[in-house]
Amino acid sequence: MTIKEIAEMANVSSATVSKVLNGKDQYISEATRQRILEIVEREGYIPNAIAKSLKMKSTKTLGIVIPDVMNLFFSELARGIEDAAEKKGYSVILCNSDNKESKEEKYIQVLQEKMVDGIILTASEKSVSKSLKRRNTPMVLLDRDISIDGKVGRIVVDNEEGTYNATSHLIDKGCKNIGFISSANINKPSGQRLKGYERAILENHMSYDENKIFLKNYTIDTGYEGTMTMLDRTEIDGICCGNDLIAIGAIKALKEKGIDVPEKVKITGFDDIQVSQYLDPPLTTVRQPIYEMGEEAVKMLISIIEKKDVEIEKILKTILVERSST
Amino acid sequence: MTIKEIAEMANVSSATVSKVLNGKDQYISEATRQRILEIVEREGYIPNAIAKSLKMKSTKTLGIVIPDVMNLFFSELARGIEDAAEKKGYSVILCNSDNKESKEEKYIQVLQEKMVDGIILTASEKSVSKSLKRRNTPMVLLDRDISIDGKVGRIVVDNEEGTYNATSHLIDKGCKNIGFISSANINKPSGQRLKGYERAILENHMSYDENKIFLKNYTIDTGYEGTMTMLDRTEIDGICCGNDLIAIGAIKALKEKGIDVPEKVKITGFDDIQVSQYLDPPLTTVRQPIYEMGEEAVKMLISIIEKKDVEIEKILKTILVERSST
DNA sequence: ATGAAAGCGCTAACAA
DNA sequence: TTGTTAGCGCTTTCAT
Repeated sequence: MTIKEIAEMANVSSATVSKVLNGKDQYISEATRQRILEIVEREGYIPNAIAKSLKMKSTKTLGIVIPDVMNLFFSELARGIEDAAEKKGYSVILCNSDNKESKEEKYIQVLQEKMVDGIILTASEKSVSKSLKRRNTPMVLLDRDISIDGKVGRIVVDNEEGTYNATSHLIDKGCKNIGFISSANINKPSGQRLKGYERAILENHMSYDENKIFLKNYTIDTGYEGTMTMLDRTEIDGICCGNDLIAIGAIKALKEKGIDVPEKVKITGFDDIQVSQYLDPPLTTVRQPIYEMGEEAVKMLISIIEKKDVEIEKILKTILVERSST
Repeated sequence: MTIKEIAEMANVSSATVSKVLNGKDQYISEATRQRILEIVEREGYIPNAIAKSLKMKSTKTLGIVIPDVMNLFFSELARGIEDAAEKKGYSVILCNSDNKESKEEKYIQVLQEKMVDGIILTASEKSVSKSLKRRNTPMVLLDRDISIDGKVGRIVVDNEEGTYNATSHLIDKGCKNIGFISSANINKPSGQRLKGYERAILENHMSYDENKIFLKNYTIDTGYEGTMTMLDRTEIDGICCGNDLIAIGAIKALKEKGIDVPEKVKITGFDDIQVSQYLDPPLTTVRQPIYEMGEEAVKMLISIIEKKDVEIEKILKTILVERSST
């Protein structure tokens, strides 16, 4: 069923049908308008968006390239993106890259071939700039602290503010000796998390003590090891953890030592992974506004697509989720 | 950059370029072939898949309509689908319906407009048959026990076998008095889970005792309440739970009563939700082959698209994940 | 071994 | 108020 067949049934030209279908019907008589609409309804006509896209040079679809939808962070992101896109009349093509450059590049190329109007992605600088060279597809980069020359949007989260708030919260709750356990990664987010802790300590005139800092991996083991080490070396009544897994390890160590959480030592995490609310005790943690990141990415991307003037970088605030571990 | 421009640069016709780009170059001289390929490479030419789709009447893209990617079950499904689709050269458009018929219908319509080659979906019978009336898009239905007239594929999981295996496992582990706590839903999966338990009990010549069966909701509360009730009424040394949440409630009740799991009472769940491995004790549970469901759905869908003769229903086996609660 | 031309289904400028 | 027509970028048949 095509527009042409509808036109024949209604004894009009396909141009006329196209006009009423697209609301450009100021000059169409009400009679023909009704007649066409009825036939369209009766025949269950479905417009061919591919033909329309070819003509209009716009597919009303966006691509998203993320490492893995099975990762809770990215599934929430995907949902935020899809919801926002749908509201604006866009569909989204999903691509899982597993953080592999080869897959990123391949997917971006496919998306470009499919003429998506824009791409939201978490990818390496190399993949992005490479594909930008081929075709200047509007893009918004998520959760990656790299800057691409040219007009690629960026959405990032204020990691420093996150640990700053968590540490401040521990101080508010009466902690005097606060440790920090996190990853030794040298990348931006990890550095910012340490910085946020430092800033809170310093601003509150507390001692910044090397013995209270343990940096290794974003794992349960690191949390356990770090806590045990600190307990050996110094007095602590609060630990700001670089992520929730570390917090889980810390709680485990504390339990083994018979130290009550939060009575004796208070704990904060970072990320708010799904299990955090089921822990014993439920974990106070810093949550990234993931869903909102998705929404903002879509807003920014569509603005770029529509060539509106937009701020090309957006920094989102974290949210402190208070539960029973503090 | 279009095929026509490439053609001009190479001093050939666009037909020739098209041929070498699509490997239909048996009759193209090696010289021109090379020349064209070089120019394509040098100019970073990206084929326009939209134009190709219009001509070929195939978009090489699939649609998926699921309630919510943020739900772990569906994110794994989505991943399975996307991986399998990618391997076969298809992209996938993601749609979240929140189980609302209105959204399902709207999304299916959009997918049909975008001329997807097929749709994998978890949706109501009404939405499906309605959209099938408009256009006969190949579809595969997931995790829904409804049958549509016509050629809609179905992938389902053998729920009965799941609880049968779980209960048998409890028996193997020496349980003599096994309870069953589940949902009172009258839908297929719930009924099948009860049936699997019954069958295992009966086949092993154990008494089928109403006091050992508690049916209410798929919630932690039901698990707790059911366990407490059973404990009051009868002796039990094993509980087969209809899902993991119920198992969590059961373990909670047992702990409160000072009854050791798995020493005194062994527990099995169903679903293997993410927290299950972190529980104390880690939960033995029945896992649905979710990722595989996605893969199978894609295989079946593509077979339908290619008009191959295929079995239109596939029943997948569950997997018993043994951990420390049994 | 290569090219001309038609046509996929739609929109829009222009004509009537 | 409606229709004619060209063209979006591609593939493919048929001719050369």
